[in-house]
Amino acid sequence: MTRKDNRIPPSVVRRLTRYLAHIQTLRAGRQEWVSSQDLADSLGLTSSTVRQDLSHLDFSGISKRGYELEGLETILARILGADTVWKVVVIGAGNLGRALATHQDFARRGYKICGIFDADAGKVGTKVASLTVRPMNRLPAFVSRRLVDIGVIAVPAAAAQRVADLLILSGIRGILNLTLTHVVTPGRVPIVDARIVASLQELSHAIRAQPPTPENPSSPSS
Amino acid sequence: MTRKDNRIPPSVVRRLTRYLAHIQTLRAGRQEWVSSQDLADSLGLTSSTVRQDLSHLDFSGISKRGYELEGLETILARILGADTVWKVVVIGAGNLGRALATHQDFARRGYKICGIFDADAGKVGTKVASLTVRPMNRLPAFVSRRLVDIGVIAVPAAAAQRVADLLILSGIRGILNLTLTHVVTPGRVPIVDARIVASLQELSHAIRAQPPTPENPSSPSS
DNA sequence: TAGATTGTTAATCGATTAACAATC
DNA sequence: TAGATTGTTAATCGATTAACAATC
Repeated sequence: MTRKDNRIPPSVVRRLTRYLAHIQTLRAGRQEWVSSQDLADSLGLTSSTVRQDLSHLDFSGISKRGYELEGLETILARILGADTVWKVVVIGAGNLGRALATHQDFARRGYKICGIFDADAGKVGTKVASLTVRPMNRLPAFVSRRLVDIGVIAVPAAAAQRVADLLILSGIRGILNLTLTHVVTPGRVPIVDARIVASLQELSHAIRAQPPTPENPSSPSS
Repeated sequence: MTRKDNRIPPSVVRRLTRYLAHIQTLRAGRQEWVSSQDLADSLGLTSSTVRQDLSHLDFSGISKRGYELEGLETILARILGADTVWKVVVIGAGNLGRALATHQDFARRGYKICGIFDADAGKVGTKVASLTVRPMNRLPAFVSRRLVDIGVIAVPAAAAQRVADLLILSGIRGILNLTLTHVVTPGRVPIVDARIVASLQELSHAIRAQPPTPENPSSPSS
């Protein structure tokens, strides 16, 4: 019996993305079934957590065999939106914005970058892969006419909130914020932060918190 | 009285990065003090959480005035390693790797990219900003001789574990993993995942989970 | 069949919030 | 002084883990 309960806790959703990635790797190796224990071992979790997580899905495992990978991938893909193509615009044609617009991984995973915008007149008109950088004042019409789903904010931190407001006004459905600033949105427009600098700071903290060893002095060599 | 307890829970560390970023913004605007309530409002938290978090620091606020920003920034910077320069190598000279190596934000925040490596002979020798792409077989000596602190993995997912193993063998102190694969490290080498595709999937899920409205159909237009 | 593995309930653990005395 | 705001304790909430009957 499976809970069809629609609301999945964020902590679980975050792990579902990891299950999906791992299952795709397993399937690429022609594996057809996996147990909660194997999944847990591969991802550094407990089998209890895995079974608890998967019980949120409308999908059952089978005693003694585990979970059938093809079915599990299908349902995870559906839940995480990996079963359709999402239209994405990138705001900011700096290094990060250009990298995202070019990075193959996104297109391959169903995130189709269909426009890139920048406030800098010097950048407008330049090419990024097959896209031409558009001016900011074209953003609202572009988003609403093409029914763009997701906006990625890759501008300097100081401009992040302004860009978010404009995206929301244009009818965007969700925002990925790559700046390290906190951005406020009305509840109906979800926002996820992917703050790489913050990740580096977490890492720096973890390095410092390591019990220092003779060959591992506790501050960076600079 | 402040707990000088050395171990700060990861959930708190993650918020500390946000406090630091916000405090830097406030200070840039010449503000000198902030209350837990104001901080909470700006970051979408409760004042209780803020006070609880800051109690892990060796730093006290003052009744009726709040927290003195200069002192708070200093101590947060120390805890998050933002008070020194960290030496970073980027593995993978694809779009993402090149963007990171070029992105000004990292250098500005104390993460100095001092080398970029790639397994592809066609990329070796090409320039990325002021750096020359080096071959993988030079990685171990480079890391150990220059006492590089952090390795950033920006290679295809299939190669991620192999690169991590090599970095660890070379004596790296921490790893930032940008692939969506899970990478295993021995406990002494901390690893942080900054999985951008996973963030997009979280976002896609959140968009779908939105209560659908007439003008907001529940699947992406494709 | 016997043994492995699920799904689920109950127990534990950790994180967040509420409340309030202390204090500037 | 009176009022605002801290630091901390206790209460609540949520997430993880343990345990085990059901079952293939």
